[in-house]
Amino acid sequence: MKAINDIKELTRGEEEIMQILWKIGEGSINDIIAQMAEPKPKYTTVATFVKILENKEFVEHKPKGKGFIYSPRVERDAYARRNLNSMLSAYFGGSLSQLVNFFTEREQISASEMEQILYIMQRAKKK
Amino acid sequence: MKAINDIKELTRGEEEIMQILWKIGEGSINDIIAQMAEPKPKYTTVATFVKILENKEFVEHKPKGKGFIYSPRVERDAYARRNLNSMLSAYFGGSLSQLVNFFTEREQISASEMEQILYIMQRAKKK
DNA sequence: AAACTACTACTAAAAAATTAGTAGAAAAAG
DNA sequence: CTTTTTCTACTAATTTTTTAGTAGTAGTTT
Repeated sequence: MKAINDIKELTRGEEEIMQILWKIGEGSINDIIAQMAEPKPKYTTVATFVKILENKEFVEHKPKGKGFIYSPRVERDAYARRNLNSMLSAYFGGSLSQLVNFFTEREQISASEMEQILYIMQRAKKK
Repeated sequence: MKAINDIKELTRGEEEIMQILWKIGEGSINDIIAQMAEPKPKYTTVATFVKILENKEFVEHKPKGKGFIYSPRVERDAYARRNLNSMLSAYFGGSLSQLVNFFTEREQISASEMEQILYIMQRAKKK
């Protein structure tokens, strides 16, 4: 198993591919391209990114028909946590309450969203 | 005033400089270098980044003694919000409660932090 | 004031990230 | 069974990002 600190950083282009794989679960190069906005990149461009992601151990492949089918090896959550933790420390001194405060002060939060969060917090508190 | 959507993206190197300026408020090129870890980059390297940041309208300068003193033109919060919003939509379908849930499930949250968040939420709810 | 130092502007080189071409193999079509 | 299409591996070109050199200027030191 991969420790969270072993998870490498991704460039913007690499991350775009990963987001698609996380979304669709698995797919061929063409499946990935199908998810991308116009103007679509060339097949080989996407294939190169996928190869890089395999080297970084974010993606693996298995044979399917003539070619391969690719899938994530790193969970989206693990990568999200890595990024959130670095944002949390860069912008909020590592404090989740400051982050929440930031949102409640600056963004509109719906009443139901608010209830949700309160519910989650209360449930977590009981543990 | 700068609309939030006008805020450009920063590269990793540019952001490193901005984080320092946000931290120290304002400073000379040497003040910035003083904040950086070993191995320190060359003076001209940092000066180049600051120049790029001025072009991107993230930084401004005023004369001070022989040279200049640089300071942020974009608030850290504005940039943080921009990034958080994109993470929120990429990883949590835009839902703050899902983000909070993510943290309460996966990370250790201290009791006092928890109280803090509850307090913030309750206060926000009253509005 | 001549030599030295500290700073910025401009330029350029190096490295990293992105995009894509070509060759070859294997499957599909005719 | 030849032609066409589809796919991957390998290579290469382009663009962006990062790093830094050089020249010029203005202050500092002796």
